[in-house]
Amino acid sequence: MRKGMLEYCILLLLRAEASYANDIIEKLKEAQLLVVEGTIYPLLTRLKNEGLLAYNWIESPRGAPRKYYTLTPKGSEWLVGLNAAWSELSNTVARLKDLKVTIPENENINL
Amino acid sequence: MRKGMLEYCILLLLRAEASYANDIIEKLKEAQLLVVEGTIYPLLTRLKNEGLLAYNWIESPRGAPRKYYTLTPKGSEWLVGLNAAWSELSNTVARLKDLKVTIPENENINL
DNA sequence: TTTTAGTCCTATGTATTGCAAGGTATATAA
DNA sequence: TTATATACCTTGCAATACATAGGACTAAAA
Repeated sequence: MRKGMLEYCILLLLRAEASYANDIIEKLKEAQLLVVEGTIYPLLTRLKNEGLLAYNWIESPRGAPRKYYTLTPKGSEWLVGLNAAWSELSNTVARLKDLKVTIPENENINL
Repeated sequence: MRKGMLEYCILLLLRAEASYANDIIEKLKEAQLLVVEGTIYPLLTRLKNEGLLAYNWIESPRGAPRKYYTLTPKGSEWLVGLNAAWSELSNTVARLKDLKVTIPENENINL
């Protein structure tokens, strides 16, 4: 079910604060979404190639420097669209959850 | 983004009312979710084979009889799990949307 | 100088999802 | 009897998303 949500969640994250890969993994973990390196690096690269993200090299207190990703203007626009899609999906589910049960579930079932 | 949501939406639908394929397509359309035959028949068959759905043959006012699908007890249990997963996902997104913007988005971007 | 920790990356594989296209069967209407 | 409308189904494709596994580079610590 979470399929396809990762991109949205990452853009939401980056809207709030520039972050590098391990950062993002940690923050998503806090938000109850488990991701691993092998998932996130290709995704960040893809989003950068599509022009939705850009990055700054920033020194690490230890080891290799970090790529801090931020939203580009195009990324911000794209996020607006994703927000709309998410709202629509939420509404769809809400509507379906609110349907009244009209017929008992256990009559005349043929397996 | 809607990927993987279809199963959930169909189970929600069937919880409320037994339905056959074209019925389901129509109701999902009303709920703003477009689906076509080639998508739904394999899915219904899969869910039946997994024991989540069962069906009754019911005469059609015209043409071939219809398979009215209903949730099995196992399907109802499964739906409980999906509801939980959906709640968690909603919470995750809500949390990420509520993050405060802490750093401007347009400084020092290297493409 | 070697080890360790942190950071980046790619290639490949797996699984799934949803769709397009084509096919079969039933029943009524012309 | 043929045509039409309704209903079911299967096969195979395309996309994609995520994970696994491996590798390489940098800098500080031992």
